[in-house]
Amino acid sequence: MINREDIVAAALSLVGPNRSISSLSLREIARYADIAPNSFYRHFKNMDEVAIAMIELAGTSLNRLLSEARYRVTADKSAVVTSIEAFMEMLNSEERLLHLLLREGSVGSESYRRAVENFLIHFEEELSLDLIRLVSASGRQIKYPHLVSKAITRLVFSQGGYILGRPQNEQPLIKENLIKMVRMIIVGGVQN
Amino acid sequence: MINREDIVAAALSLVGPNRSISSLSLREIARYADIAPNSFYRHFKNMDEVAIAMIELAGTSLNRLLSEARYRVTADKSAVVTSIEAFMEMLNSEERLLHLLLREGSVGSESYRRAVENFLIHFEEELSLDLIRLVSASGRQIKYPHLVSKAITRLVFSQGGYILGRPQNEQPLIKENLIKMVRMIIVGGVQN
DNA sequence: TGTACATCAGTGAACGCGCGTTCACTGATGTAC
DNA sequence: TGTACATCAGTGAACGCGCGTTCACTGATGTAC
Repeated sequence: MINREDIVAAALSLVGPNRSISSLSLREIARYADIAPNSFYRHFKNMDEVAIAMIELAGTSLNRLLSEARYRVTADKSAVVTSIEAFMEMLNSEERLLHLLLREGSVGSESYRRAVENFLIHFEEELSLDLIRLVSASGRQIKYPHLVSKAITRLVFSQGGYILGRPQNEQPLIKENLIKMVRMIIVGGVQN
Repeated sequence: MINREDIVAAALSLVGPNRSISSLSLREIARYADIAPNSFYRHFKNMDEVAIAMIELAGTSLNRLLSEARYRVTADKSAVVTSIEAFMEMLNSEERLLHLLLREGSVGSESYRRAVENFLIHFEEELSLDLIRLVSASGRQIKYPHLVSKAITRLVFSQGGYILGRPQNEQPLIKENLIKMVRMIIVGGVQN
């Protein structure tokens, strides 16, 4: 007996750096989930519902991973470096989930795009709080925390989308540059 | 008598904020270009070739528009504001072309993605030169111009992808925020 | 100037295929009395 | 404890459709001699 999650899992197994959500067919997912094509309708109204369920699963998983990563930030290494390292690790281990959020967030149906946007906004809010804490700990102020956070988020996610599916040996350079860019944004956003 | 450009133009008419390149079919394009489906093969090997031709057309057009916009930058208004205003105008008038570069640049075939990436890199190089000029005119220095340029480009293009297809009344706020974010990056990138 | 040939953009007809969706049906599990 | 009924996840078979691609053919234009 199969449930919604199994179908979402099957769909997730089919996407990847070279396979986009929009190219998945209902029959293909059914085949992979080992059910008859028409059984699909017992669980979802259409493909769009699956796509949204996939995004929600990806969002939840990543939020969990990110909040774990947050605990790693300690005094002996900069918060920026630690966070970006955690992000790069995730890129390699959770390729499929990240693919959905980083690459396909701007194509597809209205409701699909909204689901991705919601995740990003939630992420930005968390980051914004982190930034306020981080900066005020050093006795300074941050004028538009939500904009600093937005700039960082969009930049990092855009670069993340680029990295996915690129050879591993390009990663150190990209990482280094990403760290520099994020620092620029923070420096520029902090009033001295 | 129809040529490659006509087919590309037909394909371009079919894409838009709610219609992605990957969902176009050969027959659909042929229908729109008013040729028989098999005539398509007289001009292109497959759909991927059309997609790449579309990107190249979009890239060329936008480069032209951008270099025109560059002339508008004068002393009576900040270069950042002028450029972003030009970009927002383009978003509204060249929706289809921008859709290709802003939204679909990270999905699709390897070669398609490379074509988009090439455009972005070219854009970043131009912007980098502008930045050096702009900053050195005020007697300061910019440490990593190509990184400042990359951060700005990716951020602006990511926001551009979001704006496409959003109602016009949201644009003023997004524009304002975008200007603030770009300034942060520049401030952060410039050594005092 | 005429003739023969090559090239090229186009065509209609046909192919096999995978697709989303509908139909009527099954058999297991839960629920009411 | 039994009986009747409802619900639910599943099925095989069939549908019509649009798709990419191939075939053999046409007729116009260019080229060689």
